[in-house]
Amino acid sequence: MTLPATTSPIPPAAEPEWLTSLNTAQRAAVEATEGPVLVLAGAGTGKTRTLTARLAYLLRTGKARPGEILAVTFTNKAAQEMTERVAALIGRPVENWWLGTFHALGVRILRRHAELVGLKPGFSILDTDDQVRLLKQVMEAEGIDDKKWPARVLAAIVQRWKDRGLGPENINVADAGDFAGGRSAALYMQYQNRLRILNAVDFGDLLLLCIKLFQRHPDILSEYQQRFRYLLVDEYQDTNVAQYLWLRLLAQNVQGGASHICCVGDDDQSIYGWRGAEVGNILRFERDFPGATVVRLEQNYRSTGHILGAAAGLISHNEDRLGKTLWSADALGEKVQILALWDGEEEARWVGDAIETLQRQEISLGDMAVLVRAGWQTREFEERFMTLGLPYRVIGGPRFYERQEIRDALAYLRVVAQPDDDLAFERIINVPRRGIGTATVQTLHTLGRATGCSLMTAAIQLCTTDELKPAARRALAKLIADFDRWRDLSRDMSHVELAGIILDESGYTAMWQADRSAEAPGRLENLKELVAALAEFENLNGFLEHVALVMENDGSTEGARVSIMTLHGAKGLEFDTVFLPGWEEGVFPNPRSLDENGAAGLEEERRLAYVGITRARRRLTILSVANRRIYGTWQSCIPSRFLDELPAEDIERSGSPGLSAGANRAVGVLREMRTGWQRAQLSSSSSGGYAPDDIYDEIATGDRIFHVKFGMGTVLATDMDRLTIAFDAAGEKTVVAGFVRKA
DNA sequence: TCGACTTGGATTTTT
DNA sequence: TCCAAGTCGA
Repeated sequence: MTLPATTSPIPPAAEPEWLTSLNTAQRAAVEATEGPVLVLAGAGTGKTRTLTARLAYLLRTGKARPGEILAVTFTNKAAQEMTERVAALIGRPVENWWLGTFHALGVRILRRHAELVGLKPGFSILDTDDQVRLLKQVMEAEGIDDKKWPARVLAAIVQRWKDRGLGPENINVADAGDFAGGRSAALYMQYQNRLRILNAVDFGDLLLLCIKLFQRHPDILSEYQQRFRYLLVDEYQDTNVAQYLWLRLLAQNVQGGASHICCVGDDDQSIYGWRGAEVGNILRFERDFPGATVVRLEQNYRSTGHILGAAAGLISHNEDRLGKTLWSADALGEKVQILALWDGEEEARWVGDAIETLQRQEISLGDMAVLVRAGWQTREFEERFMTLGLPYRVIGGPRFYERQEIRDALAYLRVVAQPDDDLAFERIINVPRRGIGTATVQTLHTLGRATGCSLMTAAIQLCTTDELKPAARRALAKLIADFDRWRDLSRDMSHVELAGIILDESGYTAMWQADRSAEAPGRLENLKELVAALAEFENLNGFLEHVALVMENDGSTEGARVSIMTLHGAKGLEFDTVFLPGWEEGVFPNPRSLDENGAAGLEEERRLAYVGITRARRRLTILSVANRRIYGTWQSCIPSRFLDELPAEDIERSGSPGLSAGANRAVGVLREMRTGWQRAQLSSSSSGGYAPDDIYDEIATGDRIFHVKFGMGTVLATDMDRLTIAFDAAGEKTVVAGFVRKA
């Protein structure tokens, strides 16, 4: 049906730089446009570059018009990056193509055919928080004790079912598990009914309902199959069953064969099994799509030889692999430094000092990262870096649109846009406090459930009767009148202006202005930012949909900072210098992962370690400690088994054998352990000062100093490591010298 | 209805 | 240890 791709349709002389600069494998991946293609792209092998070149190639050669390409990514960030890079390659923005996340594309399809799956066109999209609250209500109605059976657990169960493409009617007894005495499937059914009434969907539905739509309406499916002649899927190793089914349906050629689908991924970087991803999808690709072309990208452009060797040695311990051999034309570089320290505090101190040393070499903080297994591990580093005055940022904290004040403000906007949005209405019905308590809300619920109407409708009715106490009724009537007024205003006022008015008149802004807590000013800032973000959209509905789908991180990044984040969060990123702390049994591999998934769990943890190692371009330090405080109790730790799996020729171990005997402590040991690249840098450093123990000596009476908590001050007296200081703002205090820096 | 206190639980996270 | 959610008294 299409021309065989024998030669490049672009005359060799006219080939653009983005094509000629590719290596052989990359170029093969770009030019294999016909039939199913699997691109196995190892870490640092130029995957994004190849992928964008492939898209540009399809457009440039005229094989596909923008509207005939379906390109799927996992994150909005990836989608955005790809859009921008393709535009840069072909020299103009690409319009009207289908590039986005599974969910964004799912919505786009569902909006066109909403009625066919029982929705009204303006359906809203619930996030996790709304989901849990809705499930809680369902459970309450069914009389299930939510202390014994938490709603969030049920939310996770339902999510998993949806990941596997299972609707409530597909859950059999064996799948149901023992949640709420085996009633989970019934609850799932109830939940879906409630969603239907609310004209809402959750994230899982975006795919599940698409699949249903395709299965029930072959005519619609075939319309999309014909439209999308070229499919491209990024991070294929992370797809779950629902996503797989969705893709399979779309990738079925009208003639019965597979269309031109290209999946890109790396089985060695599959780290999302716990959230439903099926490595099996990528391992099975050649069976799913017979006659598939497989291209391996194995030349690594990122890391030096020893780092690559360490990564390769480690991952070779996994059994379930398609197998790739990464190689690099680059020099061997520094060996990977393996370091054993006394405890977590020392670990943080060591990393902080090492970073300062590098900083003195004029290496940018933006090129350094600390990657940890779990969120709680970031704290020690944050505290230490704060003490040192080292600029850092923690990636993966609470995201902008998940913050309380933002969700509250959004709830107001949602009720204006959709008065029947019960979850939003309930969220702000008494925020700020206006005397509408749980008793009143209970009454609204009862009426709503009895008459099948929304909370807002129930509220309007109850205001005309005597069921509520006069105070509550008055407050409720005022709120309803407010919303009516705002809705009227929304017709001729800009949504940006309206948002300002709502936040003012509702008393929401005032609530935070009156709040004396430390976070309050930040929250007010965030609210301003929200209103500003609103301006970038045509109307309120456009904005609300964006928010539901794009829970993007607040990307303010002034100045270079050290990044602290989880290994999961680091996927796809790279840094010159990487620190991997906490490589101990009991921390990494994560014991729970082993408990729950056994050998498969261990392999996934190992892949996570692999991801961590391959983030580093030039310098990598892996640390373990002998003692760590976990949930408040001290535990003796032994080094992670992964350390033993690193090839000896690629690593350099330092650390004191005396550690386990508990003989040496802190500073003395620290000095011994300065090795490798660090020592090299120390000797070449003119400022030379790597000596954590020095900081105590330098401060004398009369010095001007800075303290993290109390700010600027003058030293009045010193007594060993205790200083008495007259702070400019906080008055006279005695503090520990470790928290003080010379101004 | 609201604030102070207790209690239990605690990976990884995107959409 | 630390945080969020739930209980209790005013």
